[in-house]
Amino acid sequence: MKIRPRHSRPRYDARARIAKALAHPSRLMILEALEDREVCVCDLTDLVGADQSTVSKHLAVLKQAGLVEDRKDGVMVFYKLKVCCLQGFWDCIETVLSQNLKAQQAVLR
Amino acid sequence: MKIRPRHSRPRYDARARIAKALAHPSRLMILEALEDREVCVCDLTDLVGADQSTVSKHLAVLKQAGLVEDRKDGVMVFYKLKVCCLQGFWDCIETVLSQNLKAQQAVLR
DNA sequence: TCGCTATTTGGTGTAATGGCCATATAGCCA
DNA sequence: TGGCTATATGGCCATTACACCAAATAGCGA
Repeated sequence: MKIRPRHSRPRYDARARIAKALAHPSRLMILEALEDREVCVCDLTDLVGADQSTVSKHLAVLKQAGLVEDRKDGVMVFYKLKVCCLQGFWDCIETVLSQNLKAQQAVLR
Repeated sequence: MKIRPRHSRPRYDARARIAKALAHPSRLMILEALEDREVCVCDLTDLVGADQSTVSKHLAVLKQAGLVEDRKDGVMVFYKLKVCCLQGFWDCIETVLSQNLKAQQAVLR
């Protein structure tokens, strides 16, 4: 049966660009940390435990995707969430993970 | 200020694995098509417009992530969604996109 | 101004991703 | 069985992603 895409190709590309920004453990960790409050790069670097330049690049990815925004304060830069819709994303991911876990346990039995 | 990760490193890795599976335009297109009904590989191949082997590999990625499952029927293989939590994901992505659009329009003005 | 700190940017090596082609596998039917 | 169709897999190549180091940039305080 012939299936038509619901949206245009560029639309899927745009969606994928956002999804890609969400697809790295360090970036997930960062986003979660920004859930409560804005945080400076130095603290995020400690949190992630990677090179500071690496973290800076992850932040650039998140910013480029429109997920976070930054604010300079003197020498320091603070990042905060720009969107408030991430809960749906977390819920989705966690649901999949727990379902996968359940499936795996079923296999073992 | 010292920030503690809320979860373990492997937990973030696991989350990122799921997110990665969602981070490709063809796979997003496929997931959306599977929203309503199960679909065979041949129809998905038409839909995506890539080589059949390419689509097969995308499906393997989705399956590996636990997002879809397959059912053989004779020569054909039908895929369907294994999770029902994707709406939260779509909403999140679309919210970000529309917000980005709004921001862009504000710049032009 | 000088030096110190916070951050970003550029360079480079390496690994992962994704595309297609060719091939393997498997069911179905004559 | 032989041939056709549907799907998966292996190989290869080009591109992208990501890690670290080194260097550039910028604010601040002595």
